[in-house]
Amino acid sequence: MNATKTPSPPPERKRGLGARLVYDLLRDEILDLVLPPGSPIDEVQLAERFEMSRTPIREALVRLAGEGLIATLPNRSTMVANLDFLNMAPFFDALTLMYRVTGQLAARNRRPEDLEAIRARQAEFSAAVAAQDALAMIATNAAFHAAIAEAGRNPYFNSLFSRLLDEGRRFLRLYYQSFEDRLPQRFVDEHEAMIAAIEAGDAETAERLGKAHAEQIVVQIRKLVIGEQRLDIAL
Amino acid sequence: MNATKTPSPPPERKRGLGARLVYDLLRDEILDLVLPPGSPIDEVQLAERFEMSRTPIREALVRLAGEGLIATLPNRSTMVANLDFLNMAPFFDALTLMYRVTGQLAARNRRPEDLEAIRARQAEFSAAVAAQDALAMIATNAAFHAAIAEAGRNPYFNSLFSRLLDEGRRFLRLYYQSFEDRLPQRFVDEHEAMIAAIEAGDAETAERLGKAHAEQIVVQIRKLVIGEQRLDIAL
DNA sequence: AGCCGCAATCTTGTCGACAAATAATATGCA
DNA sequence: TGCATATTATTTGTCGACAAGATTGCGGCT
Repeated sequence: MNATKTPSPPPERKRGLGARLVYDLLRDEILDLVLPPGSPIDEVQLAERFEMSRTPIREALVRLAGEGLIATLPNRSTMVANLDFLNMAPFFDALTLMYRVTGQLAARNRRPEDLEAIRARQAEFSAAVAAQDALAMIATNAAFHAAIAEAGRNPYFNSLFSRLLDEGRRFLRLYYQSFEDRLPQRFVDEHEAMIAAIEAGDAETAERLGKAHAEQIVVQIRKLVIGEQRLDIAL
Repeated sequence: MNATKTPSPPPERKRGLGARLVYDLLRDEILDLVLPPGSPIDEVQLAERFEMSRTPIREALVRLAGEGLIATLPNRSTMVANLDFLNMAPFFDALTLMYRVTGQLAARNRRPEDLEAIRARQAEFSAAVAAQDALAMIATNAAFHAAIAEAGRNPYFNSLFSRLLDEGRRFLRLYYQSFEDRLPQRFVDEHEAMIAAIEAGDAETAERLGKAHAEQIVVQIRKLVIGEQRLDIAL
């Protein structure tokens, strides 16, 4: 007989990749709001879903908590971190500054292979815009700016910028409706201008374009959520 | 009989604090170079030392790895991250910018309780200088600037700045000899000037002082290790 | 003697189970 | 009926053990 379910032949998972697997997947689901802010995270449920023990799941959760993507109350439940709309001004301050800095550094330190990578991301972004795929637009836009940051070669700025871009993905996923029709092409054009400045090594222009690009996003979102005071550093 | 070691009555550790305990301690030991860069980290050894299972130790290590304080090769050994002297220019760029930004934001957003905290840290720093305690000087100096960042109330900048100050603690721990005699009092004075500007709400001065303070540190360390290009954002 | 391959050992990643802490439910009393 | 308390249940933190990879040491071969 043995009409019960088969003993599930070991899925032949490679050793040492379990945590990374669930980390990557959970991260994407959080950033794309498949898991909306406040969603409860159940370890055993994830363990069943990924067909592994709780240990690698917990490792992934610890890493996600370290990046501020999930919040964990000690001895109590853990859930997806919620983005608080009251503190959006600090977010925009940091995002704008990172746009400026990474643009400037990229113009100074870029190498041929960096430009290749940046152009590849821009192509993906452009394709997503053409396809009206909002989710892909958001993800590829973040990847584009991350590529610029990479060209700047400052790991400290890069890690902060990555975190900000992650948060931005969640924000945009909430509000992308307002971008649907008119903004995308403008973004594509601004991206092209940034690439040109970076390729020319024009640090000042790259910084200015980065700032303007950030302002575009900020004013767009601020129409929906109110932030008050803005950082104005050495304007 | 029973001349062997007693069965070690359970050390009555509280639940859920195991990981935090070893995390805090390991972190301090890494930042104070008690564990120098490159030191191998042995899980079982730590498990014996803290008298707990490997599970909470691994959780602490994952968190430390997330902050870049330890490097872990998959399926191979894990060791204390080494600070590379080739990439010190990016570090100084980021540090200088964060000094400026946090100073400016603190001048804008400070509250009475923030000034209390800042002054308390400054007092500790001053005491460490008077006592010629290099290790305490380094730690309290970092705490002073972290307090300023707190007053700025931008969690994104704060997390990056904390990471930079951590790295700085390790650098300074390596080179503090050059600071022994002449620099400390200057730092104390500059700190006082920064406090005054922050209390007065003078954002521009606070930023300028922060930049100057950072430059002091940079030129001092650059006498020892060579970095070349510097970020010059909207001077 | 030097190099290659095999065996033994060590370290890490994963697992299942247990225990503590909290949340949920039921029970007793006013 | 409503509230306080006790009991159950769920969930997290911890543990000891096992197995896969990797490292080291040994032995054999050219």
